[in-house]
Amino acid sequence: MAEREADRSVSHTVRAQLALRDLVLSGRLRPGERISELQAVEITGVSRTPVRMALVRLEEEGLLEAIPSGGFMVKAFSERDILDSIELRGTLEGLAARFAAERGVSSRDLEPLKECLSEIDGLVRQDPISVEAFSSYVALNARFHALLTELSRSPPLIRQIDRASALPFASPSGFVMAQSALPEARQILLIAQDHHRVVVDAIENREGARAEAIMREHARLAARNLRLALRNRTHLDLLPALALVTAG
Amino acid sequence: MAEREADRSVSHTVRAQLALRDLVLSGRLRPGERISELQAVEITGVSRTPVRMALVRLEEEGLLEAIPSGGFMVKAFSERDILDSIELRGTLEGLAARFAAERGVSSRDLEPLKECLSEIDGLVRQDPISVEAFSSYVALNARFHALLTELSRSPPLIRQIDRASALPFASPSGFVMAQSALPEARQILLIAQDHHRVVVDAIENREGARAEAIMREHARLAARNLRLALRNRTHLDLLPALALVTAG
DNA sequence: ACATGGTTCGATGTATACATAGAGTATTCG
DNA sequence: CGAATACTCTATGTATACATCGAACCATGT
Repeated sequence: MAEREADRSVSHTVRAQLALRDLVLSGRLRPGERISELQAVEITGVSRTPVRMALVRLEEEGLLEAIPSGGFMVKAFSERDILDSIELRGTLEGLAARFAAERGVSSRDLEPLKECLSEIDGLVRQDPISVEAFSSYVALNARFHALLTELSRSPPLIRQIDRASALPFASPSGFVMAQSALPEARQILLIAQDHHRVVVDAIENREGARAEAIMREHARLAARNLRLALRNRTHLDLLPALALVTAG
Repeated sequence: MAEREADRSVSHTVRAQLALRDLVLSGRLRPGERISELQAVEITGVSRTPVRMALVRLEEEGLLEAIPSGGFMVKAFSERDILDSIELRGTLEGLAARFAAERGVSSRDLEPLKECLSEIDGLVRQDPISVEAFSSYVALNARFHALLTELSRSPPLIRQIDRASALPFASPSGFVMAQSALPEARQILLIAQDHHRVVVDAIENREGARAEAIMREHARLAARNLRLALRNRTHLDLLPALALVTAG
């Protein structure tokens, strides 16, 4: 009921987009599998027009691939694709950090960043870290990265970072939950948090090169997490989207 | 007539997209101006459905901006936006060059790059450089950059570079024609060609950091060209798209 | 004169009917 | 028995009719 009410507030297009994205990311569709409009109509309950819009938007998001003869299929990713997407995201965030450092930010702008840092500190203090704390970390980490990106004050760059982070693999918090089951979990989070602290310090002192370098390295933590998760396949259920990863 | 024939081979959606893009880039629409679907229908001659698709695609291209209440308007760019877009493109091409260098490329892969270099050499040898030569340079330069991007062998990165270069401002050859009227023109082209040569050399010798740095610096030539073009507004007619640039 | 309300117009969002192209299958001929 | 061709069926591409939301403008009341 409440769901129907909430649904009515957003357009059919958005509803279809969310439903189809969840469907793809749940791994219930195999990579390369065609997703027909009629099929999508049945799933989402809206007509072909908004379904079509949703499919186009999911293609630009990178989750679907256009079939030359028409229509869309679920995109397949190699491990290398994902590692490259992470390096790409790190490079863009590095550029954002450098812009912030070079252009200077007011202490007022840095305040929410530092608040984020403190809150994360509170989470990683516990040992071992609870599953709830991991969830909170994911949210706070996403917030930190979003705030950092904003500091660049560059709409074109912010736009590109958003697009690069749209794929759940490439997003800053993509593999945090997957690592929650690993023994090294807390260690990795402590290192990540140190990166956060260093980049704020670098921006504050207008050290552009340092800010850029640390964000690049920071993204490589996600790459390490990915490799750990793929080697240690016991907790893959935490990341159903990895079903889209093929041998490649 | 021949145009009608050619038009029939592509979908109405693509036709509308091309027509509307030209319209926006010609500067006949002011930044911030709403572009209604019915208006677009009259211009393109196709019905609302493909027009709608074309508008969505032009939004992702970055030429249009969605209006919260629905519909699209022509996007406005500040000079800073364009400079940032160029820096962004340079950063991504730098990453592609580094990937190519680190991962290694066969001499067979480098062959078309070197051929491109030779052809450009032939063009910049003349002094002064003819307008036709500038046109040829634009084509060859685009080809060189495309080949270089491909060398990264990273589909996610190639995809992002294509998207970042979609805006004519940010594209590698965006300001070449604008500089054709400047006295420094030949000098700039010689420097650009030296960059091309250096990046190929760096990739060949697997010098990742050098390849990355030179591509970043290479993009800054475009930034210099932009500043020259904006200061020296006499030949702005060569780049009608600059009408989209607002004071900002 | 200004603010507030209502009404009207026009815009986009949505659904659906129709055209068409392509893929798959069955049938026929060599 | 295999291959080629024709046919059918289903998919997307397109056009259009209808619903709905928002904005602008006018009128009215304070």
